[in-house]
Amino acid sequence: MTRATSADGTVGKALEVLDQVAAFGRPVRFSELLAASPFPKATLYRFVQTLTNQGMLAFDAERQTYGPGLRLVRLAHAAWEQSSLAPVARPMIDALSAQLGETVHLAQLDHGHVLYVDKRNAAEPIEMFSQAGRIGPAYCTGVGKAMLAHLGTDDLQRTLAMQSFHRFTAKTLTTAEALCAELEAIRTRGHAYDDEEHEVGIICIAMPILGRTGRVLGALSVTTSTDRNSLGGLARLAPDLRRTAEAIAQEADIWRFPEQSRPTPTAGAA
Amino acid sequence: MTRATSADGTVGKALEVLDQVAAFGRPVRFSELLAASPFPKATLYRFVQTLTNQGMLAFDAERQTYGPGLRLVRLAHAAWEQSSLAPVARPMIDALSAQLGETVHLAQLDHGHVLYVDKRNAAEPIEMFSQAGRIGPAYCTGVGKAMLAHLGTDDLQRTLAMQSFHRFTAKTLTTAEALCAELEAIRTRGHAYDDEEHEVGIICIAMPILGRTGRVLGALSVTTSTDRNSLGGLARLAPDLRRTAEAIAQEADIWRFPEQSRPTPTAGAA
DNA sequence: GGAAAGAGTTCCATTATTTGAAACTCGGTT
DNA sequence: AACCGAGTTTCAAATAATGGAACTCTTTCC
Repeated sequence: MTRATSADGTVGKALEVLDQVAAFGRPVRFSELLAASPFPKATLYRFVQTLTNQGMLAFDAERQTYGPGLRLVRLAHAAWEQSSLAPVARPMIDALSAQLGETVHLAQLDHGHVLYVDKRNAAEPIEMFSQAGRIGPAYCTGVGKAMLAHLGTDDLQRTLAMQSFHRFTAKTLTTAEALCAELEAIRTRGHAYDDEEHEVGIICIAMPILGRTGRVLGALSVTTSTDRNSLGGLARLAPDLRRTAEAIAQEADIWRFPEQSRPTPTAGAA
Repeated sequence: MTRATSADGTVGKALEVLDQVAAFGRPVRFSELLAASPFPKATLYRFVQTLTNQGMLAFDAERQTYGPGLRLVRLAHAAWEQSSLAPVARPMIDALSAQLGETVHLAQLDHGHVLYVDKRNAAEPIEMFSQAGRIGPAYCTGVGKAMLAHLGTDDLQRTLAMQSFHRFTAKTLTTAEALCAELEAIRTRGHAYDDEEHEVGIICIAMPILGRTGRVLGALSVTTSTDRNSLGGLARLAPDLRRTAEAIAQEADIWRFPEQSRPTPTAGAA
């Protein structure tokens, strides 16, 4: 199907290699990569060389291993600032977190997965990339379901096809049918819950962030544990969450049109 | 010269385009990109298509503009965790920041520039990609000079060639000669200062982080303002900084060898 | 209303790049 | 001394990239 695999020629293949290295999650030898790769030895070798050359991979000479390169960090900085909701939403997320004293997540959809782009943890002091850039499943997280619920039919179909439906807990929804019923309920209710579907003892309430035209921009959530709170307790936060989500959406709309088309600049000077 | 430009074939060219988009720092139209690009229209068009397809660029349909894509954030998360000093240095940076109550930076060299990989701001609560991933000049920052001072001759020559030597303040060193003399002093002294060379009123003390073999791993710095402190005052922090830098270097060495080569696994079971 | 300009997109023969099987190197075994 | 595995290089064939030019819209201008 519409797999973005080798449809994109050499560049697509090279990026596939990059993903593989990142997916290992640890320094990886060329031979390990080769074993996991669809490419023949010489081809893979050239890709790895090129990517290392370019700083997209980092080669550890002592250990003879590869890892994702620091050039990615530089590029991601730009991506996070320009293409994510995080800079726009920052003040609202700050305020919400301060007000509620609970952990707040901001997430967007990326290739069928939940991509966390920001986080506020009321208690702990600081977290950095360890949170932003992290990915999670869409079908069993509050933010994921909140976003799926407001996707168009085509997008939804494509995204559902990317879900693994792995059972994390007894409460995980493990079929597209069950999930779709839940999404219907979420649409009606206006917000989503995660009732220990991803991790036992962890619950959350999540609100979609929708653009003017109803397009899904992202979602935000307040997470807590069953020790400290219940779904019923979280439900009371819905109005605050909704207000915050709407404020973010509005701000995002404003940000998207900074450059008004000047009407008829009659005489054009330098 | 050893420019990693089109030596890397199609993949290198595509990544060049990616850099360009990121460098704009704002949503950019195809035609703007074209004007700034060495590639002919059809070629650039194909690159942009491919990269967008791959999630390395994000296309804003409403505004008809491109920006760096969220896939980069996902990849950078892995890069930051696996290939930067940040995870290893985190506890030491936390401790130093708490102890001194001042802003602490952790940086590494990337393609001749200072790449900040972590930061602790004693006062403000949290910063994310907004700091990690940021780049700065090497020739006029404390961390930059600390790292340059311990580079091998070849690496140093190559890195010097990448400096712009732009004059930011009256105190900026604007020639390779002046910088080299300073680097000599830094080697002798063991640490570097930034005496308002990058920004008026901002000073810092920086310590290189060196591996066992003397290789430059990164640098860390304590930054303050001339209002609150002086170079003389910062000098007193040198021992603390050195201790922290050495602790990080040691930890990094340990981390680099988790996988001992098992000697002679005689019988190989599954 | 229609010509003209501009931005974005597609075409396609030419050309340069990628491809990958095989051969080679190098360190360490047996 | 032969062997082995990991990494590296080679080179002719196959494939994908290239870019000038033509095309389609939309917008602007008279």
